Amino acid sequence: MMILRSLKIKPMHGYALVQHIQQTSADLLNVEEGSLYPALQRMLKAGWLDAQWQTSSTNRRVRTYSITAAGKKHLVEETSRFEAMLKGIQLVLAN
Amino acid sequence: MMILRSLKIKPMHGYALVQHIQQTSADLLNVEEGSLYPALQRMLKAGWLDAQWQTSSTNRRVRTYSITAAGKKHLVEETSRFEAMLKGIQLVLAN
DNA sequence: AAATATGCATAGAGTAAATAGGTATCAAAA
DNA sequence: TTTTGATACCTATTTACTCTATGCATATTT
Repeated sequence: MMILRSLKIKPMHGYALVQHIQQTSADLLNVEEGSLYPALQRMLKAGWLDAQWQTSSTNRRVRTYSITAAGKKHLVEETSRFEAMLKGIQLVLAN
Repeated sequence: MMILRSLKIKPMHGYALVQHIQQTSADLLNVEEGSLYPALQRMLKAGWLDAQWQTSSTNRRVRTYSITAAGKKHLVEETSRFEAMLKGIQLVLAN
């Protein structure tokens, strides 16, 4: 969900995603590369992402991921599922 | 976290926990027994819970779980970790 | 020249959830 | 009266994911 949301802002490569999530979360979240890359593979396979090998501004080979239409649809669904679950959790915890 | 929070209200047996979480979450959450009972075993082993076999008002053998002091401590820690993570997620999603 | 940061990725271990069973008692309905 | 539904316990297997550890390569800074 966070990967899709991040890529909706703009396409990014893996390492940039790690930085982006860490920064926007005010250092509260840390995505390990060992979790991220397998997740990106799964999401490519699911059709939620596209990937293009490119050459970065620093002259380095990078793999840039973009969100697809199916990915945007999935993000909406996933977010609403997440919010429902969260509401449930908060009801139980607040009780 | 939800199990500990529920048992902090009052000791309950497994089946009652399922009902309680379903009801307080306004049917948003459903805890499968196949997830609950193994979780209760793990939590007993961790020392967060106590269990006593009892006879219910309906004359049935039930295993009643209570939260321990260590369980209460863990609940506080776990809740604060959860809230930090949630804040991080929301920052990323709101971005 | 060496260390640090950037960038890709996989292998293996560990953990947990979901699925799918299995047992037994009790009350109510068919 | 039998059988269905609710109550109550639990485990085994599969599936899935995360974390740790590791490997490679290039660019930049010290």
